[in-house]
Amino acid sequence: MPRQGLNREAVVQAAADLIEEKGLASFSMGGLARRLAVRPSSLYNHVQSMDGLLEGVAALAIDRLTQAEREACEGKTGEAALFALAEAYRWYARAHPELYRAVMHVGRWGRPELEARAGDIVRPIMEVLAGFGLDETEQRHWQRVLRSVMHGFAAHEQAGAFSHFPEDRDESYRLAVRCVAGGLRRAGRKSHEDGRTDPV
Amino acid sequence: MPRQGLNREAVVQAAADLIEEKGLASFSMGGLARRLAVRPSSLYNHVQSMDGLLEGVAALAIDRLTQAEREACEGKTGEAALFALAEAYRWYARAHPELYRAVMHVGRWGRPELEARAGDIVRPIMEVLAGFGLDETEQRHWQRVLRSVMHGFAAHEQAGAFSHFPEDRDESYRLAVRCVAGGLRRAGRKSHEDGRTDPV
DNA sequence: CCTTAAAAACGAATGCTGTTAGTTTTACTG
DNA sequence: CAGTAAAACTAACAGCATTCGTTTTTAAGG
Repeated sequence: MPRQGLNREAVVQAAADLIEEKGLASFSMGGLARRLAVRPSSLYNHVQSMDGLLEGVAALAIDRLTQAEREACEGKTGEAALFALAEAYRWYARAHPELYRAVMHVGRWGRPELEARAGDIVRPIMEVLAGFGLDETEQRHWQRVLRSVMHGFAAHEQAGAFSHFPEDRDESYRLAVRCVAGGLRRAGRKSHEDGRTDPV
Repeated sequence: MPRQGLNREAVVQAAADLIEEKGLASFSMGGLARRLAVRPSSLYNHVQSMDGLLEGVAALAIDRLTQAEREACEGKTGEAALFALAEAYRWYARAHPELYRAVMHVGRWGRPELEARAGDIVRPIMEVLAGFGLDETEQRHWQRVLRSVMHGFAAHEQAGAFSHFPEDRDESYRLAVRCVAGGLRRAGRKSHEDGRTDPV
């Protein structure tokens, strides 16, 4: 029984690969152990439990998703940045459906590791929204709106729930993002007017 | 072993109750059998498999959700109907989180029973959107937008993903629905103008 | 180079899980 | 009352996550 040179990072990485290949639903410690040429019990030297492992996978997926978002927005501002962010989000969810599924699958209530990543999820979005001239509170509300639209669309699309009608889904998504962009533009104008202390 | 008078409907109903109580994640055939005072294998006289059972639970949950939507919209049109629908949707997702979870959990690809319910989900939404003066294609796109917003918000809220900031979630939701309402209003106006064959 | 101790793999076992097959009991129909 | 179909049963299987105690391997210190 030669050592496999495993550590937590390698196990999480292998789990992510396996999930991406075979799907989150059929993931098991036994299957992962088989792939790593190790007995299932050996995995517990590197990981506290299956839930803990999936937590790590979710964190990894969040990292990649947010990086894709940041790269897409690089050098852009305003609506261009908004559309780039939204496109990157949907692209990731479609390119890595099972990994994206893992992100939303693990509840965030009281999991320290994921609680920390919450900031990573929010940050690129808040940076994009910063270009619309809203105050902090409004930005936080709109951040929720945008995340709702992006995840809601991705989830429905993945579940096959948008196949009832033949209309092009790309166009539906653009329409949704345009809708948010319009709302943001108007909110920004309004916020700017209200901010004037001495209107002409 | 006296007969329990079980049938598919009773089993599905009991499964829904159990899921609502203990959560979808911890649901099991053994647990359901225990509640029904029956051996696990006996359930297979009424249900093809656990997946088939969960499919039935999802169908049941869809029925209740759409009924809540219809009741909320009764007698309303336009934006009033839109807000009522959106409120009813979120209310149901919060009042029956585990049942709502079951709806989105089962993939819809090639499941006849749920494919049939897809129409039930879409219908009340399309009726509400009918009041905005869009053509059929636009209505189908906006239906996807609205469903994305509603589910995306419900899913994030349920996962605890909107707790990062203290801002009131009710207000975020109203903002999101207002955003869709504004988009719909403008799309309706535009559609009406385009429809004129002889503009003044 | 040898010793020591920690880390990592292991085998075995526990109590779950969904599901199938074959058998027995129940309830209805002629 | 006899026969039949449905519904319950028992037993079994393979797989699951996880824990315990043991054995092996590696790395560090003297």
